Amino acid sequence: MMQQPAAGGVAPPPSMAPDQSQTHQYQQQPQSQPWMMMSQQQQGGQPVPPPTGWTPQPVPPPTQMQQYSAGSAAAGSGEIRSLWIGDLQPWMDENYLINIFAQTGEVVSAKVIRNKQTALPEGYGFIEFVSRVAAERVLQSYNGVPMPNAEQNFRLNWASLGSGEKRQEEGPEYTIFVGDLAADVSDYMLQETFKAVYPSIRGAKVVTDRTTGRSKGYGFVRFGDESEQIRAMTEMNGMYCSTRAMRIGPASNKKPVTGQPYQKGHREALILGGLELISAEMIPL
DNA sequence: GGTGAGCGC
Repeated sequence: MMQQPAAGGVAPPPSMAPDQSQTHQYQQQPQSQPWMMMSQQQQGGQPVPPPTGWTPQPVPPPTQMQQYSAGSAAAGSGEIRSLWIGDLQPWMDENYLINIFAQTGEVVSAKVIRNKQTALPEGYGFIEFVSRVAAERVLQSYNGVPMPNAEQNFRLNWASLGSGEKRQEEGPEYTIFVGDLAADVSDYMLQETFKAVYPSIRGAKVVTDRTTGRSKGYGFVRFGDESEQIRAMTEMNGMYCSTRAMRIGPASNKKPVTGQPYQKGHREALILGGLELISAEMIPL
């Protein structure tokens, strides 16, 4: 559309931080490996004021990119080049996102979704890259690692819903619930804990409080193989992840057994003549 | 202690 985030420019610091703002030291994003921890002191158990000192580092000048609109799926090729990003704090704007990924040299645009009436951020956004491979690289390297200036991890995924091609693996998924997680356990850590033993692992997610970014102490691990799910429930129960023994149980399925997420729209067109017995929303896309 | 998840405002 029209957004033109000051590329390489300076993000106007959100000047709403009350008093503790000057104690924040400026920090930059990870240079090489994103999972270098950047601990930041803030936090007394309530909503943290936005850090005033997000310093956009000198980024490579916007080349030819950045004037495209953050469209959905790629125009010509049809390939998905955008990532969905969730768990955004209100102060994490387009500049913040752009500056993080600018170092890849492959980011096209970033967009934070805001409420139409209140103009408040909805907590998620989209980042478009020059190619699907570029997006995939970012997805692999950034997902689940700490975000700059925040005590939470990147939550990234393919921007796929409604765009046809979703990164659907193959077939159903089998999920377990993992409780008693230590506070420092990340998605990545959780996944790595299982990966060595259960090759069919599809992913792991630590549930966080979106307002604080902190772990709620439990999460989920998904497998492609049901037998591995079953095994994991007994074999991994009581095993340590970080500093604490995990407690594992069955997960109530968020998704249908097919592994397909619920869709917004129904597929009326799929109802063939005489088959109205089947409700449209029961048909997996 | 507990069962995520949010897709273009």
